[in-house]
Amino acid sequence: MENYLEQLNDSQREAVVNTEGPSLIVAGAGSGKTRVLTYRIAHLLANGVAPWNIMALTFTNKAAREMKERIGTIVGANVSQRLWMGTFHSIFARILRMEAEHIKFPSSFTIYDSADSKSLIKSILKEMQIKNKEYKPGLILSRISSAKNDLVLPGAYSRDQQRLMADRASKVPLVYDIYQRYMKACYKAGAMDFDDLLLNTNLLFRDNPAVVARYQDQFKYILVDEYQDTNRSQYLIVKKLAELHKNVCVVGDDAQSIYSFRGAKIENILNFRNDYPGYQLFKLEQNYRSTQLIVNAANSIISRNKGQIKKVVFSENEPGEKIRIFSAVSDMEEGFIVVNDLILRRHAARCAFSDFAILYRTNAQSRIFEEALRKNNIPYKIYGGLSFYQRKEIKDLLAYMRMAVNPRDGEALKRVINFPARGIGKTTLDKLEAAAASNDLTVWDILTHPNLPKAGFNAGTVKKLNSFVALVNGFFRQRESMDAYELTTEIVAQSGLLKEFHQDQTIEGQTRLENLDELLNGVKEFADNRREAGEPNSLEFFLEEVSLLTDQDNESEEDVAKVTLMTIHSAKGLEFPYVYIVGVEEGLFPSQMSAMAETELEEERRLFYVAVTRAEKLVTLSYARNRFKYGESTFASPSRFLREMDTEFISEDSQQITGSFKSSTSFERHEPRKKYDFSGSSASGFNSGKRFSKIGSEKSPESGMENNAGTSGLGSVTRVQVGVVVEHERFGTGKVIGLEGVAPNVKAIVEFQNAGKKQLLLKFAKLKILN
DNA sequence: TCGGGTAACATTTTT
DNA sequence: TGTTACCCGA
Repeated sequence: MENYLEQLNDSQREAVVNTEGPSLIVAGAGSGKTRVLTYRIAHLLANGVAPWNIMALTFTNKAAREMKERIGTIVGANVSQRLWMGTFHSIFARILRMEAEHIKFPSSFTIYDSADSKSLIKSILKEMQIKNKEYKPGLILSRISSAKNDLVLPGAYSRDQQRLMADRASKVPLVYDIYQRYMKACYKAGAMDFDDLLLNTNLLFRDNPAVVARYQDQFKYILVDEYQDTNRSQYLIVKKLAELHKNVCVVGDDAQSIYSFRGAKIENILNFRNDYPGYQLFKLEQNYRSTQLIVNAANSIISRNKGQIKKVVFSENEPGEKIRIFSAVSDMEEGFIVVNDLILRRHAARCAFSDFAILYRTNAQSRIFEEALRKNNIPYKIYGGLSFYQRKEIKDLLAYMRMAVNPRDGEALKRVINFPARGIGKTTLDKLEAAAASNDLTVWDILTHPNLPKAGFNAGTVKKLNSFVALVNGFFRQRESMDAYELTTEIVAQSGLLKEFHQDQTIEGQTRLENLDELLNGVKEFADNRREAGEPNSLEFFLEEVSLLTDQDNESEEDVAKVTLMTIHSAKGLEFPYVYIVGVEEGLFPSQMSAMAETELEEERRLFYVAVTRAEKLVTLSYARNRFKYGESTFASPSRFLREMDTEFISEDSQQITGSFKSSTSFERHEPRKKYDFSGSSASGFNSGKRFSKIGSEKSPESGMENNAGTSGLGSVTRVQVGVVVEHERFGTGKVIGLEGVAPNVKAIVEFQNAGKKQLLLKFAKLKILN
């Protein structure tokens, strides 16, 4: 075993070797937190603790996987594999499946993702005949989620004056009722949503002392990463499990708590000392990631927040370059300025595209930078947006797979009962749902009920329904005898999904087919790996794994040499030599929604802190004075965060700009343009400021031509571009000679050879690319 | 039952 | 502007 203790500084080592009793490790940004956590676990294992006596909870699968790998290299993979290490959700889903009988769920319960949850809420609204548009499924789900995370069950909710009042204030007084029905529907469907995994764990532990005693005994050491982002439900689980041995070690940074809108309670880390008196405190204050300047600037930013755990983060790296602030006239110009600077910097520093990240507050901002990068032929990757698992074809197949494991899964049923089309229309489904609701059953119960023919369906419909039932039952019967891949292959063929997408010769159809293939490959890989490892590899185990995965977990190999575009939220935990933080404007960052409340403003400030501390070498901030928002150009002023930063950290060129809005109150909108012109600046790497404003102010004549099929919902996989040869089922082969229209309705102008050079405006969906 | 047109809408989102 | 949800006509 390598001598890991030598790779640590004094405070890190202290945090690694003092394993007994409650510990709080406050880990500043870039202070080697993951290293400490992994070595602490390795240290426990080295000292004879069995891997199954250690529970290590993370927030992402990726974090868990990486940590497990690193531990594996120290103590051996056979040992690290037996650790209870994973996300809260996956670990407790596993426990819930083992203990399912105690909470009266099938152990093969389905996990609903938020789309399923919203869809279920929609049907409940329909059933309750609520037509009021104040009742938005997303809003209601977030209320329910917040209640669950606070362990407030429907009964308690209906007596909780605060919640009721808040609901009344938002004109959704019936949430308590919807919540009740939602819970019941999930229960009947044998399904849990993400919050249920934690809630039901709490209930399991609350109601089954013998069960909880077993786990308390088993988990002699509990470690929690990102503790500042735990919610109440998670906090209580940890507290309960640690009750016996009290060897709980939490790691976190209050300055990086950025998920309170999802129920995270920063108090959990702030109050740790009260929960576990006699705890040991370890502070990791040396930042190994960033330059001194970045660390100092970040400190000055966060120092404005109140009620923090005291710590002094410092860096002994090179002093580093000052932070630059770019000002642009428009959002489009911002894109060009940033991308041009990126190009210059890459050449000057002789580094890779992957050394750069462009971080923004909202996903909507990505577009501008995508376009600028594309125009310059710079490879980039975007995180967020439509994930693989949210694509229609993937959800369809997954729905069939879910039906094969748990046919009571109502949301899966709704998706597939008439896809591919088998003549079971809306009317029929409505009737089924009504029958289910009035008999307190699931739709599947109705379908399989012997009295189905009497329920008011004509013979033809009954026949169709029966053949659907037979189809699903066929899958269901094979769920245990076949492995996941065999059954999925069966499903794809028998359900007609393959045929459906195969027939679709359009570009979109082909993309879908490719995606299906990709999922199938994933299933195959899963089944093979599991078989080799001697672990169960039937479909339900695949679903268990996949339902808690996000696309962040499937980074592809091709993504290594690309500029990264992502929201600041998803950048947490990552690092890049050069970071651009864009759209640093009032109303955008800090967000409009949080500008009011001080606590929310503090969270935005923490977000800014997180953004700045992602950088190793250089931080560049930018803002635009005019930005397209919801279709119209709006004025924006530089963010207060720019003003809050001490000028000593800001590069001289930028200071003129910040200086002018510091002193002047009329910095709002009517300033002459040349003030923001970067001509003449040198340290920032600019020598052609004029060019930038020109590009930005020009209405790019070919901008309409840049549209591609990707913008219409399939991701940017396939592109219809000028010059591409296409085929239309009626008009034959032709060539794209132009593009017309704006985003949702971009059409290709196609010239058809065999139709006398006839030119037609056609939707992408009607075209097939030939090559 | 489908697809086209249009009205309504719009943070962040580890699971 | 971009997306989605839903309504209506074929």
